[in-house]
Amino acid sequence: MTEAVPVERRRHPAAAARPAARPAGQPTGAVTPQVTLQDVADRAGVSLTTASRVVSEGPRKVGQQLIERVNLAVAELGYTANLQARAVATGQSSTIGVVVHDIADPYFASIAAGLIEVAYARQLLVCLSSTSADEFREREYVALMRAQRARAVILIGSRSADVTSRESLRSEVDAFRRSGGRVVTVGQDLLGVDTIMPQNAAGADALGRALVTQGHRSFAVLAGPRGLLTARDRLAGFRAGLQSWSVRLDPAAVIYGEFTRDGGYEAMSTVLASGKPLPDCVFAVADVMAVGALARLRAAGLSVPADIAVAGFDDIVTLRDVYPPLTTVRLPLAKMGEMAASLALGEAAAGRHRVMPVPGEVVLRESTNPRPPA
Amino acid sequence: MTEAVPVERRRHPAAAARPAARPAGQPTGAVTPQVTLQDVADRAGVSLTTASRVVSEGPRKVGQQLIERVNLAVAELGYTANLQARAVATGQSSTIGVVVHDIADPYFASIAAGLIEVAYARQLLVCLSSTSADEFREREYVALMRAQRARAVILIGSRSADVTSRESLRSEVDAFRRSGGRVVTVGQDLLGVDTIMPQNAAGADALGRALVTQGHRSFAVLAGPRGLLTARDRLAGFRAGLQSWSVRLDPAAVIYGEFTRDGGYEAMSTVLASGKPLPDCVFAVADVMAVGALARLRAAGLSVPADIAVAGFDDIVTLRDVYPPLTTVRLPLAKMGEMAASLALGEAAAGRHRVMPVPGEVVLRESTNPRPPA
DNA sequence: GCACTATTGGAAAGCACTTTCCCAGATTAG
DNA sequence: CTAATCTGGGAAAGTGCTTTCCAATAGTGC
Repeated sequence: MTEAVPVERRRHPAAAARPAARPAGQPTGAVTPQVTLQDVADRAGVSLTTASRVVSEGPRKVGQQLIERVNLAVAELGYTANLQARAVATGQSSTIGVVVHDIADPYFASIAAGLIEVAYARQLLVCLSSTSADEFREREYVALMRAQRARAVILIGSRSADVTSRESLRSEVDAFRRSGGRVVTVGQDLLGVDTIMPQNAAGADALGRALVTQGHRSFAVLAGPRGLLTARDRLAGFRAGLQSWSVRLDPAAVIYGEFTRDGGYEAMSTVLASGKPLPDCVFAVADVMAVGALARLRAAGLSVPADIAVAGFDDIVTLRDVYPPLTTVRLPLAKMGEMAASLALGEAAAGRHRVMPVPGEVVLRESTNPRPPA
Repeated sequence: MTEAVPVERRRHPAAAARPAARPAGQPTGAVTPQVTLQDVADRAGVSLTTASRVVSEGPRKVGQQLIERVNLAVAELGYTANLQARAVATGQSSTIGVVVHDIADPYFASIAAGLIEVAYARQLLVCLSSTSADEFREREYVALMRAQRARAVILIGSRSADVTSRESLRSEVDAFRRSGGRVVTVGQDLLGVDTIMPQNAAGADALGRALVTQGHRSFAVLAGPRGLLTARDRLAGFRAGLQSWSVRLDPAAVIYGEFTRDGGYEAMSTVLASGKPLPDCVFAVADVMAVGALARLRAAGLSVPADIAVAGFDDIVTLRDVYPPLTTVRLPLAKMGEMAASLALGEAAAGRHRVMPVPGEVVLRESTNPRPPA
């Protein structure tokens, strides 16, 4: 039997990796090598174990005197625990992933803001990605969060009607969940996970009824992309709302386009160019599109609401001051973000996944003033 | 001498930690324990070393046959490398931290969007925090990023004039840099790090000159909070711009307030209530404030630009369609985000830190139509 | 056929932590 | 005064990965 002879070894390469990343000419002084818990323990004259117990504030008690010595060493050395190493050791990370379509869009930014607030209160790290509504890119990000062993992933935004990409995303979502992570969606309940579901159809339905009540009889809809389910639901709900007052929506008056300001502008152009008589009212399925439509109407020299009424959806805060003020359906965006975070971080549901409907509230403003009877 | 007798031990607690986090009634099937690289190696019938070489795609060659066996095992087990463990082993993490004042504010959201795009292209994880412009909270977050061993931190938004909180933030920033991380600010060059510096003063100066050229002679400024340096710079630049045409800005016509829509509304109210004759033109130091001012003027029954002109700053995209269209100073926000990311991820500067000025461009629109000579 | 180099696989040490298990000393009970 | 219980400190094993070093095989020139 041979005794293992301990060999004096060179230091492991990783030890030098970070310092090497920063060249010499550092303004605020040279790069000091990372200070580790071992350094703290050495300085305080205690064991690694004791040092760990002090800094990680576990249940195990440590003598008052040693606590002070360790804390002093921590302060003197400027030690900060390496969270990654801690995560590896404990198997518990404290990051959550958030996926939005476009963070520059106020709709998503507002939801994200609500979410970040909750995460901050719980001392969690939020990793954000902006995917341009590309479900393959969303899938990629969920995979990345699985690799990070994130606690939860929150997918914000409409699913698309494309089943292939959705199934691909879904399989990755399932893998993430099987590995112990939580997943929440904000939008449609199509991935089999806890969902915050804005009542798009019901909201648009109520809006449609309200507009008919105001005296509007002929409508056009700026409908967003064909494949986007949120847009689809809002269109369907609106059509149903009109129908309940026996007002029919002419299929030719439904114009598809981008879910953006420019998309609204273009779609409005199409309506104007159709040669048909102008409708009483135009419903844009998102406020940002409605704003584009307003711009187009203004360019055409038409007055809102005198010549034509315009309504939107979402009640985006930064858009509350466009003129004329937009009739719309208000969604509590920041609140939705908070709800999503709570779902993701609270107790997992026992049986099937939960779906929390979020009602929208019709807000009538000047852009659709009541129409005097003809 | 005693021989170490290997004892058959219970499994380490961390191994069971994640699965325990998820209770039984999981819809899509039970939680499988995390599959590790060792599992892959076992399944493929190779050593851990070889498995690692295959999945981490290092320089070391592995035989074609073994590569295939490992890849097969990876696929069969649904293995994903634990990035945290990898980060610990290599001493290289791939996260960058981004700090903004308020992600729901389109100014910050646009910068963040540019930044996220660059990070995505480089396969980096963006961790975002929204701090309500609280420098102590910013400090907290930088500390957190140091604990995460993030590669870089990007601080977006105006510094405040409060030296205490700034020094506190600065000391944490220095600690982060000493530990090998990069720091970039977007705003003022006050932390001694690489900075993207929007030319607030110069932009406001140019705007002031342009407005005088248009025939405006008396002004009020809705100036934002006293302590916010961005607001301060814009005010000072504007004053200088007027001065260059020998137009004096009455100190009483400078109204401080929140850097928000409501702040603009309130400040405009103050101007109206002052009892003094209405100025020719009001300069709000941010577009969001200008929008609030427009709302207040409309409520007062005043017409813009006929009764009074209004100008803003930033040229926020979502606000380009307010009516009347706002005269403003355009900042390339998304571009600034990209620049910040490039600075943070590119080569560190050799000597002193770099400052990249970003000029603003005056955009004259209807809200300040030229004033006919009296 | 043999020394001499490329290859390529694997054992083991390393990263920065946490946690278990053990043991010495102090405290309490009988 | 001894046995039983508590306390708190530390050695060592554990987390999941990378990388070094060594050894075994295969390939080349003479």
